[in-house]
Amino acid sequence: MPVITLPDGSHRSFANPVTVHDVAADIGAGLAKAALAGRVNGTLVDTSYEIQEDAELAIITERDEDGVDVIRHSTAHLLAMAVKELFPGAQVTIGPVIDNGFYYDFKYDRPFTNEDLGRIEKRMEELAKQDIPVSRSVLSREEAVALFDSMGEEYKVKIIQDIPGDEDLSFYRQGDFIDLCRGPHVPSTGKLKAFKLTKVAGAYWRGDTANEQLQRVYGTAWGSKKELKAYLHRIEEAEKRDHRRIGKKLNLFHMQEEAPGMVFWHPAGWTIYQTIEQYMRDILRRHDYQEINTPQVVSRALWEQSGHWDKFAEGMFTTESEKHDFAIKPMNCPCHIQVFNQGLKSYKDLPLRLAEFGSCHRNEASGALHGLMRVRGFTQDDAHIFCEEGDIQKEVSRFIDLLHEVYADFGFSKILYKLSTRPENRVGSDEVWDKSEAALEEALNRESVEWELLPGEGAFYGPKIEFSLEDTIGRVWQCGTIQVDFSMPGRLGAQYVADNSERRTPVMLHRAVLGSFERFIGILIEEYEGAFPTWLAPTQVAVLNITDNQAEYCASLAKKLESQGYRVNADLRNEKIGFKIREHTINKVPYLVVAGDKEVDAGTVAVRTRKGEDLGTMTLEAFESLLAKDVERKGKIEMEN
RNA sequence: GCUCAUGUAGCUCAGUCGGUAGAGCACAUCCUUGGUAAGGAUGAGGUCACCGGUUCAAUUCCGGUCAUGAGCUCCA
Repeated sequence: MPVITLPDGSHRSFANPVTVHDVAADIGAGLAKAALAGRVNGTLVDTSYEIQEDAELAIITERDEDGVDVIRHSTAHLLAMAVKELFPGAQVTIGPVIDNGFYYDFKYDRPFTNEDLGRIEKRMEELAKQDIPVSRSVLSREEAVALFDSMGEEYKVKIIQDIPGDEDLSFYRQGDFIDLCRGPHVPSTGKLKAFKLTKVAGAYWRGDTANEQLQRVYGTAWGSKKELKAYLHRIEEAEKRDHRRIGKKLNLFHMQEEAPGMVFWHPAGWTIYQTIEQYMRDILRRHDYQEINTPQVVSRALWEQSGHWDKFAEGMFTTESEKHDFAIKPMNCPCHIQVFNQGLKSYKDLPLRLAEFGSCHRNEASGALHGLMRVRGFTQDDAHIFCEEGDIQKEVSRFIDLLHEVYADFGFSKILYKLSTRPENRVGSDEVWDKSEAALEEALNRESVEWELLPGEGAFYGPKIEFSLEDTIGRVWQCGTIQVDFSMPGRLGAQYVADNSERRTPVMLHRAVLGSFERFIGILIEEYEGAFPTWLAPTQVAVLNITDNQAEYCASLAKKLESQGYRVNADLRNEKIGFKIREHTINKVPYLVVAGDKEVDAGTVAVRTRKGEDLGTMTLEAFESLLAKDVERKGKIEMEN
């Protein structure tokens, strides 16, 4: 006599055990039709799951996040079914749900083409329309191995052999297709109405490059056609923001094959870069850092001492001079310790905060390179804080404050925090780890922010916090980090004299706010879609004359603004005003200042923004004060008064 | 680094089933002096990524290299 408690707190009693579907039908025919799965006492189950005893039950539909995941998972099965029909030689492997969709890896003797993709998708649509029932069954391990052996599915056999012995092996069958799967799945293929295959790519069996390559088919699936359409639209929007496209269009930078993974900054892009660097310099000064600069090419001996030569030799660019090996620095910390080591330090010198806009090079795998986001030559806004153990929490708190200030100035209001703690392989005593993990946690809690714990994800030399930004279209970028390091200062002989005149090894905190300038600017280009806030815009004001008559007036306006420190382009070309407006608007110049005979006579300017707003006619002084306010605001999100 | 795809004018892209190529925009010159998102005419511009092979002939077919893109792997 199960009593079912629904999410709204209401109860329903049944005389006999009931399935999730029965309960849904008892509530209403519409719900029965919409039911994709159920959550019984917190566990997701199929609609065919039979409830024997009193239980809490939620009916899962396409409106639940879990429901969409079930749809995605079932769509992956539908994909596998279609592939097995069209390409009987293909073997199935795994087909998990991912963000916004799913994929399925197949073993096949050739890569799938885009034409294949179209055929597969068409077949999937047909199979969905047939509304084939999906049924679950449980098999013993021996039966399962025998079944997949007989089907020639070697990978499934391997998967089964890896599942711990005490678990049930559940199988889902739809038509002739059967797959090993934990489930749950939709009750029939007709529930799958909004999906699209997006791409094919290679992937390795179990993600290991040593293993054979599989054919991975990616797809997206949603609860409704409308959501699918919205998703495809979002993808298009993201493509429009692509920093490589915009960088080319706005003439910010370029890359070329003679220097793969390295950036050629053009005047406009370098203006942005320099504005950010000078801004960061000012922030560092106000937060008691000292800027230094260290060599790019450093002897192998130092990298051996630091341990990098052993671990990352492949990733370093090396060079040779007079039979000595050198490496172009992949990071700044060993050099910063060299600066620390010059002259005997006292505890009174700590915390010592050494910052560098450090140019680093790493020989990233060619396939990993991606515009500004993943490069081989980059500059970090790097700093190392040398302090005593007891200072960690305070220094981390100070750093988080600095980081908040910077991110707010760029207009990022949503920040995600992750604390990574001790991994299995590590240096340092548990006592020291306890203390520093607690210090990081305390620092996060003092900020009253929500943070995520990643146990075991810390570096071998210490725990860390990672800071990620969420951009306007919901993508997350990890930028900032602060990492405790118990290892390197000792390895490289850093010491200070403590208050009891004992020599001690300082703790070092590695930290960065932006990460690399290259990547951060890439993120900004996409965030602003090329329309940089005025303080960063390469050209802040375009001054346009209507006819040659106003050329002199416009040139003098431009000169006045330039003398105030603004970046101005006087466009005195013999073109129609509409043409010039269009061009500067497309180039995302924040302010267009137009002067015709009327403005010359009145000594005023007509101001228009790149958004097409007409700010009217005003004196140059009025425009300057408007401009000053806008620059002052930086990228902060405008507050409505 | 691996798999697949791509590489044609400054940019975006057509095209050549093997006979050395075309558009739009941009650029140059001239005309036009026009009040808020494209005025007109004329012109210049390409070793078809690079290196080999097949062929009477290769930008086109084949092989290799490099770069780019997607994904995988990696990310101190």
